[in-house]
Amino acid sequence: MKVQCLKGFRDYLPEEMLQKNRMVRAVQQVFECHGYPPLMTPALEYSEILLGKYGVEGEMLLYRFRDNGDRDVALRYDLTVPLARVLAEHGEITMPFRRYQIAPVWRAEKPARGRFREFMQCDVDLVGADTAAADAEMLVIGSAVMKELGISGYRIRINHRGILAALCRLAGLTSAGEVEFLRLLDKLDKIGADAFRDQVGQISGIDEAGVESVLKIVMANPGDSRQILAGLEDALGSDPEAVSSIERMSEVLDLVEASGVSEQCHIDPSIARGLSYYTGLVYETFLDSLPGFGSVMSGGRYDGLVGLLAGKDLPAIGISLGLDRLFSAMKELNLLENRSQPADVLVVQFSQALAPASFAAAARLRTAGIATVVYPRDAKLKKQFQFAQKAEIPFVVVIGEDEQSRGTLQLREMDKGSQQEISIDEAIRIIGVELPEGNNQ
RNA sequence: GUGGGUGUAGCUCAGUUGGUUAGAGCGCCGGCUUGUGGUGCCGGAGGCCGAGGGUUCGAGCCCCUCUACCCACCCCA
Repeated sequence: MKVQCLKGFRDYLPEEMLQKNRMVRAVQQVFECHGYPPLMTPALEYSEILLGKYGVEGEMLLYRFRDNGDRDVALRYDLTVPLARVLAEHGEITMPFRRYQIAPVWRAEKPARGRFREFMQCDVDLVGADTAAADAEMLVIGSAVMKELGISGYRIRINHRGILAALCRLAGLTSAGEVEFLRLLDKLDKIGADAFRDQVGQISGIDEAGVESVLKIVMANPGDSRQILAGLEDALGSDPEAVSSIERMSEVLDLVEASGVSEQCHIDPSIARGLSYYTGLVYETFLDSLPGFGSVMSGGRYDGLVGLLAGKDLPAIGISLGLDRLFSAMKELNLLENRSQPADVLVVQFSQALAPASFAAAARLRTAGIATVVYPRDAKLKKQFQFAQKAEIPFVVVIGEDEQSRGTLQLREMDKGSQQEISIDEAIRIIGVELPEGNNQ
C-alpha cells in the first residue's frame, strides 16, 4: 500500500490551517457585516438536482455515484445550485433573501497550480431583486473581502451577458456558434487578434465584417469603465438588449462609486463565463501579480436557475471566492502570517513536583482569555525555551521553587528578552497590553 | 484529456562515460555540567535512490510500463 493523499486533494497541516482559518474568519466577518446570515447544505445532492446546470463540460466533472440505498447522488459542484434547491424546497423563505455559505465543493478536474478537486468556496447571494442595487452589492462585498484579506493588487473585470449576446449577433451568430465564439473572445487577450480572427473564422455562419466590429469594440481599451460603456453605446446602440445592459452597468457603476470601491472594478466586454446559468452581470477577479492563477473570485446574475427547480423564476445574483486558490496565491506571494500554533504564553514545567503550580497559572491565564500551553514534560529549561522560540510563542512563564514560595512568577517577553518577577494578576495585565490586536486564535 | 519536464534523507538539491559501504546544506535529536531561547563548537539518527519489470558481470545513472508532482494547452474558483 502506498500511503498518499488522493490526487487533487490536499491536507492542511496545523500551521496552514491556522492561516486558512484566519482567512475564513475575515470573509465571514465581512459577509455578516453586510447583513448576510449563514446557510449550510449537505455535501451530497441527488444527481438530478445538479445535472443540466453546468453545461456539458461541467457535468463531466461531477463526482457521481450510487449510495448504499442505490440513490443516484453527486457531490456538490458549487454552492449556487444547492442554494437554488433550498429556495425551491422552502416556500416559507421570504424575499429578498440573503445568505452566505463557506463550504467545500468538488470537481473531478485535472489538478493544477491553484486548482484542486476539493476546494472551499465562499459564496454570498442575494435572491429576489433584479436591480442594479443587488448587482452592485456583490461588487461592494467582493471588494470588502479582498480588502479585509489584505489584498490590494487585483481587478474585478465586469461584463454583462446582454453585451455578449449582442456581440454574437454583431458577428452574425445565432445560438449555434455562440459558445465557441464566446470562448475565443474570453481568450482574446491571451491569443491575440490574429489568432482570434483565424479561429473564429472557422465557426460556420460567422460574419467577417462583424468580427472586425467586435474586435474594434473589445480591443478598444480606454482604461476607464465609463469610457468603455460610452464606446459600447456607440457601437451597439441599435441593439436593444445591449442598450439595457449598458444602462444597467452604468447604474451599477454609480453605486460602486458611491461605495468608494470603484478603484478595482473594471468593465471588460471580453469577459465570458463558463457556467451556463448566468443571465446578466458577470465578473471575474484576477490578481495583478499572479494572472496565471485564474480567477479567485467570480460570479454573476442567474435569474433562470431557481426556476429550473422551483417552476417559477426568482432573480438572483451571487459572488464566489475561491478560498483555497487564494490561499495558495497568498502563500506564493508571502502574504500569510506565519505562526505555527495559537498559544501566546508557554508555562514551563519546572519540575514534576511544580507541575500543579504551572497548571494553576495556566488556568488563570486562560480564564483571562489568554491562549496558553503548558510544556508537557519537566524538560530542561533550555529545551522549553527553545520550543517557545521555535513556535513563536511571545511570552514564557516560569514558576520555580523560589517563585512558588513567594507567590510570584517569572514573565519573559521573548522578542525583547526581558524578564520580570511579578504576580499572576500583573502578568495578565501586561500580556493583555502587549499582545497585538487579534493575536488570539 | 493532449504535449513536455521532474521524482535521490523531513526540506532544497549534488551524484562525473553505468563500477565497491549514496553525499551536502538546512531541519531534527543529543552534548558543551548543575533555573532561561536566538549565535558558536562537537556528536548522532535518518534513504528498498517514486513503484514494477528489462538490458548488463554490475543500474541512482540505460530501456519499457505504471504512478505522483511541475509547466503549457483546455477549463475554471
